[in-house]
Amino acid sequence: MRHVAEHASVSVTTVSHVINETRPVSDELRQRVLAAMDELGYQSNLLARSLRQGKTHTIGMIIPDNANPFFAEMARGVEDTSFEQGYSVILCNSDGNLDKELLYADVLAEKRVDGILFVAAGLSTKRILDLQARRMPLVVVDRDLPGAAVDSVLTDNAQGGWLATHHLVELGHHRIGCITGPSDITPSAERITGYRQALDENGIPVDKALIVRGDFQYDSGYQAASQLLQMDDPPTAIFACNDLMAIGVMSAALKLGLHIPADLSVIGFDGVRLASFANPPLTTIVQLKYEIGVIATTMLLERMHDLEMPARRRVFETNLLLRQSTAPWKG
Amino acid sequence: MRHVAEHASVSVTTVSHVINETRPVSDELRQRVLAAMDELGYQSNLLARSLRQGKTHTIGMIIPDNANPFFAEMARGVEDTSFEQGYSVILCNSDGNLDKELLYADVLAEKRVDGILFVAAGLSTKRILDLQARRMPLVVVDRDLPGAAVDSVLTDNAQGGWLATHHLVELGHHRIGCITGPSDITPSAERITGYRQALDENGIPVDKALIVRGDFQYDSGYQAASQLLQMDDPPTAIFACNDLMAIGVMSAALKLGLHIPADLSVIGFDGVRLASFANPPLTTIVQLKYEIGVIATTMLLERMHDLEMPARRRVFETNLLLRQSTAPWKG
DNA sequence: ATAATGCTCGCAAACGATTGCGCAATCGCT
DNA sequence: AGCGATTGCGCAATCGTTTGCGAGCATTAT
Repeated sequence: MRHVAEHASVSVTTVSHVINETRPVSDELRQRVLAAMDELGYQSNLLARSLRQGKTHTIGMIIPDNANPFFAEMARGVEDTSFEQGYSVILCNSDGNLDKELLYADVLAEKRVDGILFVAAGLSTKRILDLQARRMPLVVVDRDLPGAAVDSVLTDNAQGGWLATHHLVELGHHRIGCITGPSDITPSAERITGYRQALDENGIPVDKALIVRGDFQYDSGYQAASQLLQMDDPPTAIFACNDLMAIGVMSAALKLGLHIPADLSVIGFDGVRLASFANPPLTTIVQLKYEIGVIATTMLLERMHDLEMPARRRVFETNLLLRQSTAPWKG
Repeated sequence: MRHVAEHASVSVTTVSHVINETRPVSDELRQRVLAAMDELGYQSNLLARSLRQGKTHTIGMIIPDNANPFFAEMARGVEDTSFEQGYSVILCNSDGNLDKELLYADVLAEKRVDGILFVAAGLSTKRILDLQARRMPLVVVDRDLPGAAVDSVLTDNAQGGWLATHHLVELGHHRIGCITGPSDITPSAERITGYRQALDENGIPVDKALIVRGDFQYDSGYQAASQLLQMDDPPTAIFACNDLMAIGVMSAALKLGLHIPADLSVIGFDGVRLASFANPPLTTIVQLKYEIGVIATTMLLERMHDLEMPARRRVFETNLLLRQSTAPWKG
């Protein structure tokens, strides 16, 4: 910038003002400056600007795993809306590891990002308060932090669990298996709540033997289904708490010679693309992943403009996406 | 930092030196400084440091779409190794849009990232040279830029195409269909080259009617396969240039009442997880996506240390991953 | 003719770190 | 005791911007 100034025989002040259009500059000088700028191939140094203005136009996104299609799509929503609003996003994969989350959060804070998006983070309420004390704008996605006044966007997992189960009940199923995630993670627990509630409403007793724990991975769905289907009185339908496990269920059923949906109805959760390629295409409960990313980012940007605003909470309803893995029960 | 200095009654110089351990400091002062630091909850300002040192410890990654599982996995490799080496990565989705790529590249340069990773970018050689002229460390992934002396890491697509085709030939297939990507994208073209070569080597004439263009999406695989399978003399095996299209092929075959692999062998390309969940699990040519990300990042870091080094080029061989969608031809 | 107003621009102090240079005290040696 | 080497620290410049303040000049109003 100094070079540009000299080359155009003006002060750096003037150069700055023509760049930012932050105060009127006579046409002549403006021309000289612009000419000098592209003659020298000038590139502004956003570091310096950020240092001065206290704004980096960058946000941090801490996410368990960007290669997981569920988070990948959310991330895409985040990146797209950040881009539109002139922000860059720093990608951080935490693998659900608390230490890594904290480390990332510290680095991001030191890099002076304008805000942080925590996706499905395992962080403690205390740590959140810490960051808030440092006046860092925050939004947490897909995790409910009771007791922390922090912006959050979540999906109504209980409603989703209810929806899935209700659908199966309506089809005439009475023995409905359920494959959960690691129980301490809230989304999974809430989905089970919805499952139980739907059964209750229809006067169907919940049989604990029909609820088995998975870990959200394909294999665990396969294992759990194998176990369920070889019971004396096996379920006629299975609700898997995510699509990947649901696909595992389908494989297990296939292996046992069962036809889907004739012999077994299967429903998943999330609505990842993968599910539509299953055979038969998987009926599932869809979450608006991309939109969640968009909304979360929007909330974060708003929070950055006004730190004092009361915390907001946005919860998304889920929808039933009817495909071909569920059918009426012939019994 | 000034506050810390005052609070410990030392100079900022000393504070800086205890933080960075960049010159000996007496134990007493060190203690005072450390105490002051955590008493005040000091956080260093990496912006200022970067400005001074000309290093941001941040790299930019420009990628077509982080929600595409193929790129997502590469991105994960990039992020992991960056993290290990103490770098952050700024995520940029270009959608293959040249303007977006250029815009991102400019922003990254202005934010003074220490290097840029271009993944499957459509950028011109000229533009690359531009950036190099500004002494920006660069690595391009998955695109061959003839004539530019730039570090690159690619996969041997011709070898992969050959491998796929050769496998089918060995199984006794003579009429082998091929579904390509948009032809202007180099990876696709090279895979066809491998396909032709394998046929040539085995004295099988290439029938142009058996080569149909897709766009790397599921639907185009479905369409193309429908077309191929309804020919008078349909292929007995199909090589799809990526897994998504291969899965489309399988759906089309299913719809026509064909059994895979008994009536039709199908092979894909990429080796995305999705492929293993297909029914039957898809035989495919796997690219080491994660490793590509790792290597590319490593090369970039090395390039950052030595800008003058001659450009390097790393090409990965592909491997045949045998699953259950291909079988010997009974004819 | 003078004062008031408005334009256009530059000076210099920030922002928060790093770092070359120099000063004072101590140490070791003869 | 004298003198060089060593050690431990601070001063102030620097990185590349933004921005409050004021200077100079022309225009207009009184």
